[in-house]
Amino acid sequence: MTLEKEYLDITFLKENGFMRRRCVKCGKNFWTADDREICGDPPCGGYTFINNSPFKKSFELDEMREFYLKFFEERAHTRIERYPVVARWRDDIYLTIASIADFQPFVTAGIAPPPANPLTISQPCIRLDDLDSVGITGRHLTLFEMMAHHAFNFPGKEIYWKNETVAYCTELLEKLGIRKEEIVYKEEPWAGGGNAGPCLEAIVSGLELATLVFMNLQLDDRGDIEIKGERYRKMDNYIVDTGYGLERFVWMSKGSPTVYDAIFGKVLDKIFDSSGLNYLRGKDLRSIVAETSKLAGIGHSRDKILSEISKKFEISVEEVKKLIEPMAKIYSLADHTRCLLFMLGDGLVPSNAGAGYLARLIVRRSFRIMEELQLNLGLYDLLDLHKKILGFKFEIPMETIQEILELEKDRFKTTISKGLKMIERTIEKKKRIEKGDLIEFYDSHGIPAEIALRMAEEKGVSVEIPTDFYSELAKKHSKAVKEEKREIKLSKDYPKTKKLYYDNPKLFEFFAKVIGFENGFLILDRTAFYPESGGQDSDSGYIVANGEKFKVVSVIEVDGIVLHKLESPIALEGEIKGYIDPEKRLRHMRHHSATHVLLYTLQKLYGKHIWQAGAKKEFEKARLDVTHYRKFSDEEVREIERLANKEVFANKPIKWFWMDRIDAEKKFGFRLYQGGVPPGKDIRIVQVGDDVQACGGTHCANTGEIGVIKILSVDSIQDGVIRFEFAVAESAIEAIEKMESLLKESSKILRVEPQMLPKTVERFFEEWKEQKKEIERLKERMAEITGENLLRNAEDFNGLKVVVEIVSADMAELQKLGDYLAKKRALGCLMAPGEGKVMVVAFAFGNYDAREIIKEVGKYAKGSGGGRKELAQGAMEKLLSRDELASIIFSYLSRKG
RNA sequence: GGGCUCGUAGCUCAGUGGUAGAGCGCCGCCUUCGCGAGGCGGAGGCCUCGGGUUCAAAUCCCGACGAGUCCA
Repeated sequence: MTLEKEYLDITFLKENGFMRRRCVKCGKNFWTADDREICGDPPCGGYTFINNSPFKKSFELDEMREFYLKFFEERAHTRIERYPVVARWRDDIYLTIASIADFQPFVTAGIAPPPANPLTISQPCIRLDDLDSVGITGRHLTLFEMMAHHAFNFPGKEIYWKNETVAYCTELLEKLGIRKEEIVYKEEPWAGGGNAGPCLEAIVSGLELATLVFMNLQLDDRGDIEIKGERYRKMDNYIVDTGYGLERFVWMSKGSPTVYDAIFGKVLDKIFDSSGLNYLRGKDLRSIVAETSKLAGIGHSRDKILSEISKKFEISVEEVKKLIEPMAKIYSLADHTRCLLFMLGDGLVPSNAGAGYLARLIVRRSFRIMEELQLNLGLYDLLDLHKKILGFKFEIPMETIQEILELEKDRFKTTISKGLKMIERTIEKKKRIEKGDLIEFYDSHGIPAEIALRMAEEKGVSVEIPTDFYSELAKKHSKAVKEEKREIKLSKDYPKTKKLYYDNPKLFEFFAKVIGFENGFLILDRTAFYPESGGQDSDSGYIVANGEKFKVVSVIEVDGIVLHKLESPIALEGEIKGYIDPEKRLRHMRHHSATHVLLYTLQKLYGKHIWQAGAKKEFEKARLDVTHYRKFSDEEVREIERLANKEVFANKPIKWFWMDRIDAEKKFGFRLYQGGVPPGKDIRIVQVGDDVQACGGTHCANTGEIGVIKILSVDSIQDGVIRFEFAVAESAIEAIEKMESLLKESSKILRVEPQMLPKTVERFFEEWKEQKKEIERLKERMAEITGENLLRNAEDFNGLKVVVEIVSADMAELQKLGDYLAKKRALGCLMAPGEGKVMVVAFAFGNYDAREIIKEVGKYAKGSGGGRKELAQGAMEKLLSRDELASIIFSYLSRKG
């Protein structure tokens, strides 16, 4: 089955003179009220709006946004505030990529109700997929606002569907001055994020202004509809998912050469002013840029665009490049800085891994462009300017953003200067740079090929970036295959387990009924056993059935059903009584509440960019990973510890309650989801003092029960993520005792008071180093003395001094001895019995080779060795006598001649 | 989350199995009225840590810790 007929019941189109046509160029279906034969969507048509806007008037961003939202408000939609560009409520994407992403997965799946229905929103979205096209094509942006209206329809309760959606779109465009004959609705099946459905693209003057998606399918292997190679089936609910490109509307309303000229006016002014490139804003160049946008809009390659421009304006390709490339850089910078403002403003912390890397990527690209343009202003200045123009509010204060950018700049500088040195060394060593070097410079050391190139040229080494550079790079990264998580599948449907610990976390005994037994897991109708979740370890304890005791070793949860793993799996039946290990549970509870306190303290001290990046609560200690842009000093850690404990000593109440998801989000914001997003319409809220989070864990009744928080260690686990390990109450005492005994043990060994340890250890270390050197000197001296003696007893072989002896010495002494004898132009071999083996050193001079001598001795004494010509060392199994050794060497010498 | 690179003197780094090195910096002497430069000499190393292979490991293998970087 296909989606073909899904478009036929849109009666609005037919009633308003739209007819379905098949594009003679691309063969796709589209609807038009005109008599055109081609769809007009690139590559079937080009932009016709540049310097020729079909709009009645021109709009700025805020005017257009307001116009749109008001239009839908007047048509019974509720206006919703934008969501952050960092998609904290999603675990499958880092950034908000579309307005519908705000409502996935729970609203679209029908689990949670939408915040309003129908609704309208202008959602800033970030897409980095086409990063390389930004600035060049005239239309690509890393951040754009997706204006949208959404309607969530459920069986028996329809808000509106296809007809109304197309009618709204048509009316909106007409209100802006666009005649309906100018609108093309192109059919294009849409799929993404596990959903799919028919879709109409609204195209005006060759530019796609809006996408109207009718989401009514979901991924299903057994589904009967195939789209882009995947199978889907119909959903019960169906959703109107529209996306109107705010920036494109403004662009078209102005008819400017590029979208950047339309929306970044003042920022571009500033960049031009400080780059000395103002001449690029002349009339001639503007028409060249406009032509570039048009050509890029049709989908031409970069080379093709350059040659076309060169032909049309009668200037060389080189000349075209010289004009267009700096323009592209300026446009990109204007775009990147706006994207950064949203990323950092919404609390993303730059990092070398994870979501933060996306911020660093944009930061570094921006720095590079600024360097290439030789701008005399800071990155922060541009972000600040964007902020003033936009008038948006951000969670993170500009001072923090400025600090982050300063740190990033330092880091970038270090990376580049280290890289340059490395390139210099490579050139010095190899006198050239190969493809493999370029790849390693970039992939392992962050030096872009262009910079390596420039550097090499300065050194007089010519290098070319191989054409397959980026594909080679991609190859290196393409092998990772993800392992599927093994999930426990239950054979039957069970009712969700009633969780007794939610109401009373100090319930340690309970009665329940056995309702199933699978794979060694016992399933009950209700339980007080806490399953491992939210970073809190599971409970243990035992279950008594028919007077027999069964140990519970671990507890997990699958789809709301709690599974109890028994030590000796036996299928129990009937009524049972459960006993929770109270010690373990209490420790988990205290660690969990303390985690909330610590996180709250950090946010209070440092700001909203501090976000939980992971947590674990165990028996002995707890762990909290948070995002922060620099390391904490020892003093800061002490301050954090002090303040966190203040919260403990204040003995503030801890409360938990259930709340409607949407209401909770409205009241507390997304910072609720520090520990992840729980499913369901209602979510459990835990309030620890002034901290509020969505949390399913067990908690103390008040902060006082935490007792005391002792921070054990603070490490950076990656750039931008700091890990705190801490212990609480009795586990804190244990941790302190442990440290104390380490101190006591150490001071006992050194026989000093613990407070004298640092001084004493330092003294010992210094003395140890001194003595090591002294021993070295003495061994040297001893070798000389022993060597002199041995020389006196040397045998003579045709005028050669031959020294053979069994001595007592270690390897280092033997070597020094051998070295001395070789220098004195003696030849021979020394043996010294050691632990389990016999150490041997051979020495020679002139044309004789010590390595040959030691091999020769090895034949008789069972061993091997090697080294330099003058000195060889090795080990043997057998200790020979002095005479045996001498005869081996003599016979070797006579063979040598 | 995955890949790659790197941990050696205070700093920047050589050293790919056989006696731990260079440049800069530091200290002393010579030279100078003094400084700088230059010359001569010297101090300064748990070669990140823990295992393994080997007669022998800074060097090869495994692991931990730390730093950097790219990709998703």
